[in-house]
Amino acid sequence: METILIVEDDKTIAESICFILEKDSFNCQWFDNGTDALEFHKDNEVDLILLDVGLPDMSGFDLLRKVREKSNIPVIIISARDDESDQVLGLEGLGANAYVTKPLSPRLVVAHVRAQLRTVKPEVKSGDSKFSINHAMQRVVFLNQELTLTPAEYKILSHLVKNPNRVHSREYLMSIIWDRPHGSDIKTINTHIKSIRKRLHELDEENDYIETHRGIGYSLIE
Amino acid sequence: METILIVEDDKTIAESICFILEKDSFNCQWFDNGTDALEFHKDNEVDLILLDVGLPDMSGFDLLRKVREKSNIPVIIISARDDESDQVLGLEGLGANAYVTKPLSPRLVVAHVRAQLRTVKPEVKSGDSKFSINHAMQRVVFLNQELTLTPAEYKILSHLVKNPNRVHSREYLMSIIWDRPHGSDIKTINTHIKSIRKRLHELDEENDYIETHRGIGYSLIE
DNA sequence: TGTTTTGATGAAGACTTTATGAAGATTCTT
DNA sequence: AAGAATCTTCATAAAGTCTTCATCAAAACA
Repeated sequence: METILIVEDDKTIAESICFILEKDSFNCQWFDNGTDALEFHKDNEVDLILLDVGLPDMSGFDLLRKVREKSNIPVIIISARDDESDQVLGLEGLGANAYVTKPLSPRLVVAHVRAQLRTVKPEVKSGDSKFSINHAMQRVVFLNQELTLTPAEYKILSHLVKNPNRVHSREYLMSIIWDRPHGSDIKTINTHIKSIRKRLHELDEENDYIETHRGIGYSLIE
Repeated sequence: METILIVEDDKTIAESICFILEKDSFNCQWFDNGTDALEFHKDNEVDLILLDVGLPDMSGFDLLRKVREKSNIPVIIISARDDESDQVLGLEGLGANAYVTKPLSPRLVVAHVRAQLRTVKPEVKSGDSKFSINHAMQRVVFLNQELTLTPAEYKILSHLVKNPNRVHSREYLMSIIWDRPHGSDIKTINTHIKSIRKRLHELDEENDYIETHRGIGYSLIE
């Protein structure tokens, strides 16, 4: 499920956008200031940012600049001003992906969100990966064999398979296992990864498909 | 070079957009009707379409629908009408990627073009540097190879890559490695730079991409 | 030219992070 | 409630990384 980060200090606007996004089964995280939003972005996997440029604590453009130091995810700017030079600055100078002006309709915003995500994530290609997912059976298929996995293992591995070749932090992998916050030791992930590796090695001794990224987390390589 | 297909029956608008696009070294193909544009799209590699919805021979939405049967390239809709339901139809229903309304400034259109191409083709980095950053894998790419770096090395080198051709003091580079103040010897940086250089030399013996600035720090030269 | 300062280098050891195996705690099933 | 499966924690081992240090080389300076 995609996570949308919405940074908007007008509660009414934020709530109506979140409402539609969540109905469309997006995961929506709302912050009313840039500092908290940046903090969240640092530690979590975010797929798209909706950004109001008029924030209490920092300019939306500053926030965008900070985000761009770390990632290339789509950013849609929400602005009260229909000012052309602002738009050009946001789009070209700082690397925003779209620009909508207030007053805005939530439906239109969601349409922009979908439009952006469509271009960025056309993947999940049924390429020649050694992995695939049997959703119906809640199983991961590896080398044409269905793996017997525990629930936690399935959640982790299926997420890695859906998003291969990128690092997933332990924090994020933890959040996948639990629905709600859970004060467990982050090292739990190490143990789950260990048992996933063990199962994979039963079918392929040679290779290690899960790579450790010291200080960050793990990735699955194809 | 990217090819932009512009479908627009107003010659003045089309010409001014093409003028700026070509100055930005895009290849610009203009058609004043949908039929010819579709024909061209069928036989040529097009990277992006700028589409006016008010065409003489067919609705822009019909054209978009036909294009979408074959390809997922970014399409930016140009419309005289600032009608929300049109926008939602274009973005969500038919898979356009952005929507600009007339009167439009060519600069803004070009900004949208760049914004779209950036997400689709993130390789089109500014300039043809030998370095780039793979955010998803937290790796620096050098001469098309992914470097294996320790966390400290990644932090330093990725910062140098993001800010090339300028000197970074050791103090500053230290602050990048640690989250919180840490009373280490400033010469630690020398050792990290040494190992980064070593890794770069494994792929390119000839050149030294990191320059020492006596008494100050280091810089990466492109 | 000789002296001083600064950086490069290689290696050692301190330190940090991860892997591993096993035990305890929790949850689910029957 | 007992048993089985699973999840989490823990202690320790192993691996990897960071920092320091001693020494050498290069540049700046007088």
